[in-house]
Amino acid sequence: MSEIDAAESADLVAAWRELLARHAATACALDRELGERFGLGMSEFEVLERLAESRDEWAGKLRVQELGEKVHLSQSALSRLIGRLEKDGLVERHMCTEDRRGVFVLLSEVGWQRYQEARPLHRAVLRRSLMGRQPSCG
Amino acid sequence: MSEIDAAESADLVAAWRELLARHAATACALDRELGERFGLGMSEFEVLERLAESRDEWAGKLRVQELGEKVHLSQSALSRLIGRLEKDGLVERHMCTEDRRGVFVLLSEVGWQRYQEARPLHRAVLRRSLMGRQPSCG
DNA sequence: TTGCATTGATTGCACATGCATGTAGTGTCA
DNA sequence: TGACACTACATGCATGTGCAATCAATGCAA
Repeated sequence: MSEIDAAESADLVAAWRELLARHAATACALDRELGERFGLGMSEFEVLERLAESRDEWAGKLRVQELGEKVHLSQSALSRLIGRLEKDGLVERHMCTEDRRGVFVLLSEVGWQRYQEARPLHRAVLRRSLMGRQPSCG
Repeated sequence: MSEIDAAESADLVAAWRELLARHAATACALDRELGERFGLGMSEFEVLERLAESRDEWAGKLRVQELGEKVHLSQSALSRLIGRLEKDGLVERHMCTEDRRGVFVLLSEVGWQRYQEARPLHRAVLRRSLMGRQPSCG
């Protein structure tokens, strides 16, 4: 391994550790704070947000598959996450009549309100955690 | 919410999604590839690497607490991870005689070799995943 | 010395995740 | 029409995780 490769490796590792630290700190803070105050995990919020963003164009309705492309979860994890949101009344599942294998996930009114309540905290955590130097967690 | 705040929020969210995507892609690739070829998860490798880095100064021996400061895992997760590494013969646990609450984790010869074997793949994954645009995963 | 708060690490438990599989629906080709 | 490959989503299962409780050791103060 040449010195140049070694230096490049060291840079890569440093960048990766930086990314890991920011991710851990932010994800942990989001999970804790959104969980405490709104009963939402980081990924639950993410799904609500994607649905909320589709509100104008698609009436807050997305197929599970479309959500899967946006959120970094396995298909099974996403399915169960939607189940939890559904149980809490934040979203509804609807059959997709064009393709009856598909399932629409629809943001409920309660879900929309919960999202709007939680959003300022979410942004505050991002601001605090992504801008400043990382606090530790977990 | 003023327009400036809205723009700042949008930037934050964009940065956070970018970070999430890079993290997911890289972590997933590391887990899969290190797992397939060396039976190591991402965090297992990280712990081996921290121990390996302490080899010159501390003979590859760190206290659990010191590891905990470097790796983004809860105390319990780290304890069990060390348990797995120990079961596989990659590290050894030793009582810390100065403070008998503490535990030293010592990189074994097998662990050192495994680390050296796995490192090139680890670096290759980082290079591929951190430099290029993110592939999707999970 | 005794008593008590604190620290370091492990363990019980609940839960979220991913992989593999199952099930139902779609599309294609003969 | 029937067989077959493929897609969308859900579920069984094993595993890794964090929180809270636990246990042992330390340090400090009375």
